[in-house]
Amino acid sequence: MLRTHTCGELTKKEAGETVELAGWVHRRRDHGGIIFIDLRDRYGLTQLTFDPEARKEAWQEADKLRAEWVIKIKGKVAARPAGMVNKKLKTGEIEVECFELKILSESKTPPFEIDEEKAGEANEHIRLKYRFLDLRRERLREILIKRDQLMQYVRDYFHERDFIEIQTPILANSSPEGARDYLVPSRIYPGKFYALPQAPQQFKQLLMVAGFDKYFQIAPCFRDEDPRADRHPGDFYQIDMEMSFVEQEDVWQAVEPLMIELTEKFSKKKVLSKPFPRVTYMDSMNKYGTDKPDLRFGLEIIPITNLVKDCGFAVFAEAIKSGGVVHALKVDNGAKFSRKEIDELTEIAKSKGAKGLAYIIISSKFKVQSSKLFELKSPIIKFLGDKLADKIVKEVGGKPGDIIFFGADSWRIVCACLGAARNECGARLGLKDEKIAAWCWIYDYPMYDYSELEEGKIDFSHNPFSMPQGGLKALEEKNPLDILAYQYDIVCNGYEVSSGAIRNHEPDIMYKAFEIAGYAKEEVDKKFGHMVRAFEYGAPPHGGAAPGIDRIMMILFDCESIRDIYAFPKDGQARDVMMDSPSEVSEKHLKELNLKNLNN
RNA sequence: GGGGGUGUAGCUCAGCUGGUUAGAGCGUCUGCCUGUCACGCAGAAGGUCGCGGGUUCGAGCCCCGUCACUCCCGCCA
Repeated sequence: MLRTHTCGELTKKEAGETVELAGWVHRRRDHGGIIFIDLRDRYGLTQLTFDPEARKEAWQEADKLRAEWVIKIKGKVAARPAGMVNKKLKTGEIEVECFELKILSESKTPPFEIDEEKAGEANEHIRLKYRFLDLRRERLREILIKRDQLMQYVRDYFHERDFIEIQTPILANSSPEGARDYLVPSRIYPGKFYALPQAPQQFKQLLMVAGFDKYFQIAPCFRDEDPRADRHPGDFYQIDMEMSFVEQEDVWQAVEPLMIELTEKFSKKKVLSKPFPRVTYMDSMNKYGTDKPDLRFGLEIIPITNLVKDCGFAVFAEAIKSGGVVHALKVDNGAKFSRKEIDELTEIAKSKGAKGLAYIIISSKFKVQSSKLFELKSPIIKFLGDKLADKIVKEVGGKPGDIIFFGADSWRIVCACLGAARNECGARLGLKDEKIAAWCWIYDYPMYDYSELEEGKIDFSHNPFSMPQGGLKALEEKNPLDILAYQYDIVCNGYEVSSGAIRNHEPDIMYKAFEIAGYAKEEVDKKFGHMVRAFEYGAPPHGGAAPGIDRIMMILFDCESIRDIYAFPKDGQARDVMMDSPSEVSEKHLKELNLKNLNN
């Protein structure tokens, strides 16, 4: 061993001992005589001193040191003189008086400073290119250490409850989850491809059929979609779990305590409500405009379609006449938004498909002479009329100082644009309390929805393997759009953390469910034959969930980017700028894989 | 696939209405300094203003093109 201790462990107790340390030169403070070196390793910082009078040779060597050089020293632990204890350091009550110094490795001047504040400022591209340097930072190092602890906690949690972790294949088949697959060409079977699994969904269900009634896995998932701040491109990890002989409630009881414990053990956030609030999909869409609501704040959306259906404002009337709705978003204390802010909110609504964002400001000053309670300011009052405007204010519970936004369009667009506006208002009004984790369940998802690609076509709204509520009977008798699925999500602070479902384990119901979505029996057999076949041999009722462990950590550790919680993340364009991947491969390689013609 | 923003020293950024030799902080290097801990002090080096073209007496600044970086939407649980 090149060291007797780490840089994070020496205290007054070791004073007088001779120790050996090794690590990186974090900082050098040369006083002409005495030289101070902050030596850094994974465990912390220890101050070294080199005294020219005590040890000339070591001091001369120390004079050469520069940032990020790797050294090994031998010295004596000394309690720091009174008044010179550094309370910011774990090892701040001691220093090591060095009498030997060996330079193990020199370093070029780093492209950015390995310093919490300064490295954080540097351009992310250059930090990703030198990720091995950025990881020397305390913050990123701590995240990786916490990540390890959190994963261990998850494993212990499930093991204590009789779950077993089973690894499923990485080379699998193209799956119906909806995202684009990563394909891997087969060398042995020209023209055929493996796909990297978007989730171990099918494997875990087959494990249920095999009798492993409680399964979990911290599973890599692969989806070829464009990155976002909260979506890592390529690979990400789920706490994939599945149970047999359970109903929806049982899965919830198995997962909810884990989310609470992780929050309380790994963050300083307070779980807003225990047990988690349960919100149906429809309620969530109507009240929050999204199925991943941020419940740290209220600002609920209120439907006013009936109130305004015969009004003189053409935008409202027309929207309703063509089958749409009008919803209102009352924002407490929103009257203080500037014209510019309202314009920005309008732009956000427009990006979600709205044509505009009508509003009424309830001025905080009373109109003394008038019979009316408040003064309303709005470009649309002249169309609505004072009476109706007052009625709307009353309906949504508006008070002086509030602003009311309106969405008038198809239900879907109204939800999307007011949901986005709600979210932005919450942020602007400082309602997103970082100390709170507002977890909730969203459930009763519709089984089907209109396809977004093909007019009038019906498609699965979620994962096709969910059990429809009401079973075969519902599929046969109900309007498909009215059928709900045993499908649920876990949401925290506006992020979707998990989806899950009670699965469809009956072949008859599966064929029927697929038939409604336009799949012929032959097609189902071809794509999901292995699933149907398995279910024909005694399938237990089963269900599960798959919380995204990366998202959870991002929320709990307050990371702005999901990249922060990976050791070696891809960048915003799905590249690894350090390894320069993806990259070209040799002609020979392509030939072997029968992909040669693609290179022409 | 679409939209916005940015590009000036190793890093972060300033640079006014187009006007002489393009600046600051940090870092780097040199010298001084024995108690600092983001040490201090003095000095120095470091620039194809992303690239190409245009307008102009004159372009870091204006125009066109292009490339790169970045965020958002579409897409995606």
